[in-house]
Amino acid sequence: METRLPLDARAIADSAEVSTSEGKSVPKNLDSNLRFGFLIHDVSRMRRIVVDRALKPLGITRSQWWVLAFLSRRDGMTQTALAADLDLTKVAIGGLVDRMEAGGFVERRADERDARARRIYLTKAGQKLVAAIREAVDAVEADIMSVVEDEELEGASGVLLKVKTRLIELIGSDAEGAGDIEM
Amino acid sequence: METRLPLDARAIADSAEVSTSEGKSVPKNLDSNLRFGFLIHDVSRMRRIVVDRALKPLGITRSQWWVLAFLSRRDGMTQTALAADLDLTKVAIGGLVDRMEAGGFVERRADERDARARRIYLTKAGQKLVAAIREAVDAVEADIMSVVEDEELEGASGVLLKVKTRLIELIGSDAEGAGDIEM
DNA sequence: ATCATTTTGTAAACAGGTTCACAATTAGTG
DNA sequence: CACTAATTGTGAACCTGTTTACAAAATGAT
Repeated sequence: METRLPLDARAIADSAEVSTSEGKSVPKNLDSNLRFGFLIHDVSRMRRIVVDRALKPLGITRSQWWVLAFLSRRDGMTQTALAADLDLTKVAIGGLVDRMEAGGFVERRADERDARARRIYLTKAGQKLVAAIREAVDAVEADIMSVVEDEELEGASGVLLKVKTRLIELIGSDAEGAGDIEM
Repeated sequence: METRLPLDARAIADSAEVSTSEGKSVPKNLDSNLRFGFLIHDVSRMRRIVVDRALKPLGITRSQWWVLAFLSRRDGMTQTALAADLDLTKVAIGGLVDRMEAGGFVERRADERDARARRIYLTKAGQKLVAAIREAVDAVEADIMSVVEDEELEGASGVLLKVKTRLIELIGSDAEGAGDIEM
């Protein structure tokens, strides 16, 4: 029956030992670093799975939902603007919009002033979807987080923010432009 | 010049307000829930970017590195076993192994006893790669985590583990089998 | 032994990403 | 004005993953 049902967490947790199993002289907290890395990875992936499942009955994918969410705040964005906000390439947005247009959620209209640009608008169907999706996603979100107290949440968020800041430094470092990042 | 350079964090952080901007009666900590969700999402994605970049000069991708890592612990796994451990479908592993075989990192050999199975073995080249990759990845890992104290790391890990546990419940719940998950 | 079931891997068609290369259209500079 | 720059979107080729459907081989129960 192919019961894949993602996660046998054990398999992944085990693999944390992989990198340290031969007594190389690595920082002594590498182990927990890796555990933390796996946790991040797992939680992120599982969140995606759960949200995807909540979205499926609504006939839309997570990526498409993001586009809808941004358009619902600011209808008529250009594809380039969407790409920047969603942190995807223009090509990715192009394909995404292709499929969403085929699905009838959005439509492309030529910009009047700029003949290069094509602005993306929610259709009636798209507008109607947004509210429903938003509710479903919020509910899932709240459920997931119901197991942690607000205090611990703050603490963990602080740690994640530190890590994120370091990651931004790392990513921004050897990349010529470097003016792009802003918290 | 297309300075995409992933992350304008602001854009994503902003979008946290999207879901709550119309005064629906949602739990009052939904906001921080969403912030946390975004943080997880961002950190996970950025970690991927950074690790990918460390791996690129070594001529291998992150997914392929995972396969190598598992094989280095247990050479000659079947594709099905790899799929289970890596939490991917057999099909995904099939394609992955195709490309890695083409790249000369691994080779398929028929199982002697089971004519269906094809076991995957590291080639010499693959074996040689593993050590180098491991070092590179460990270094990046250590760098990323260098900004947090061990104590906070423990705290954050605890929170993530709670969340992960809840996610496993959610995923396992409406999925007939349900016997699959184990921490 | 046979026959149904499970297991192993593949193929095809799709969604979602990437990079690189490109045409068209602005926009800026002389 | 003319020419170069930058910007907007696409196309092609690729990697990674999914689901669905399937052939082949192994297992198990009768």
